[in-house]
Amino acid sequence: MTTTTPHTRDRLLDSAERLFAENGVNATSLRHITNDAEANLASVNYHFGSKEELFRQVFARRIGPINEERLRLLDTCEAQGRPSLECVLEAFLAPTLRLRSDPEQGGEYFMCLMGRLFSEPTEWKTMLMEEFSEIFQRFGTALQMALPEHAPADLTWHLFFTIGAMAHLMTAGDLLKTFTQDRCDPADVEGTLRRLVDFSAAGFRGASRGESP
Amino acid sequence: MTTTTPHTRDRLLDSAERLFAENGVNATSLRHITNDAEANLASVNYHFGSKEELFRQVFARRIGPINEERLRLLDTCEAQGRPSLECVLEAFLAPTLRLRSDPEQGGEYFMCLMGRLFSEPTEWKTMLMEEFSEIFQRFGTALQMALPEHAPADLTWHLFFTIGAMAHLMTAGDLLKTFTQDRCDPADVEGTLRRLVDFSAAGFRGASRGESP
DNA sequence: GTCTATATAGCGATAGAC
DNA sequence: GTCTATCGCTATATAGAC
Repeated sequence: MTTTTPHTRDRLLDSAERLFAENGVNATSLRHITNDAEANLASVNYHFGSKEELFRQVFARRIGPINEERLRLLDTCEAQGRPSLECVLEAFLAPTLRLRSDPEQGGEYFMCLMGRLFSEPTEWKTMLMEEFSEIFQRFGTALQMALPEHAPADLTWHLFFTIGAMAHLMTAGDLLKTFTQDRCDPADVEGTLRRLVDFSAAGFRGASRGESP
Repeated sequence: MTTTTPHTRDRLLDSAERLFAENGVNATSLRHITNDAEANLASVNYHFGSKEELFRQVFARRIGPINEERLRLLDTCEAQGRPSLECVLEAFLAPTLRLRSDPEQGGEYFMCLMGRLFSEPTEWKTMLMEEFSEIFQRFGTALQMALPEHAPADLTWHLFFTIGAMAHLMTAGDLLKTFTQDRCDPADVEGTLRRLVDFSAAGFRGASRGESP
């Protein structure tokens, strides 16, 4: 299969992904997108029907493969008996943090966009949660296997804190780099991943209250 | 001093704060705000000159007292020699998390609004950072006193992760409650605070690499 | 200080020619 | 599938009466 110039539909998705990430969904007009994609204003409605449907498809084409990768990595953790906490956390965190160095999958643009959905007030947050529910189910079980004596509620709280740290890296990592004058740089993806896995694992292990749910 | 009906200017600030938090800054029009405040559309421009200046003042009237409270609590930690890690973390986290039960200071509306600024793409993020730079300076020093053998870069990374978890609580705490069918409820402010302090403290202590910066 | 009315611009969406 | 032209609406901001 030879590579040709992407069709209008794909150029629209790429431009929308980048502009939504850089400026926000509401702040990005269809005119910005079609100008950037060198397409006609009417092409968005022809290909997607509405701005909302365009956004849904920007999101949908990336999130599936990311969550499949999460489950694949989790399967690897569980292949040899009880999974280690670090392995489970890495399986959860790596597929999104590694987006930063994977332009083929939307790179930092999609990463930033996804991170911001957690704090959006609108219906977009619901979209994210629908895609996440199976993931939470599976990782909740895996965490319980890795830390069998911890209370389920503790695991939920700690996973929530971990997701917060992950989302902050996804949306505000550039701020950390600027603020520390490059001494802390999230562009070192594997180093950042290990730091977050180690921090969270210590938090999970050290902060449990051991109470029943 | 007796309490009277708030003046238009204050009603505008209150309505803007709530609507900005609930629906986002860009998505909230001056018409929404003036309708909610039972004021005239032109009153925003009379009192503030522009929507941007209105937002700046919504933010400015709350952030000062919050950061003063942070420094006051930090002074208490440091009053008797080397501060404990937990005390420093609580001094940083408590003033924002406690907003949830303090309607006098904007309550969950302002809390949610502030949390979202971390992931906003625009100039608003810069505003937040300007207010934060003294805070980071002071808490960075305090953390180094609490954990003298830890590398400064480690402390920076770990504070960044902690801020991410805090921001996630501020913006998506309702999601945790819904998703767990009320088993985890951020409305229990002091319980939530202790959980986050314990989790972060364990992360700080357990995840340090002990390298030089 | 508060009102009505409006200026000016940008928005999403669509009709209809090609 | 892609284009031009435009509809109908909403936005921020302002002018000027009261």
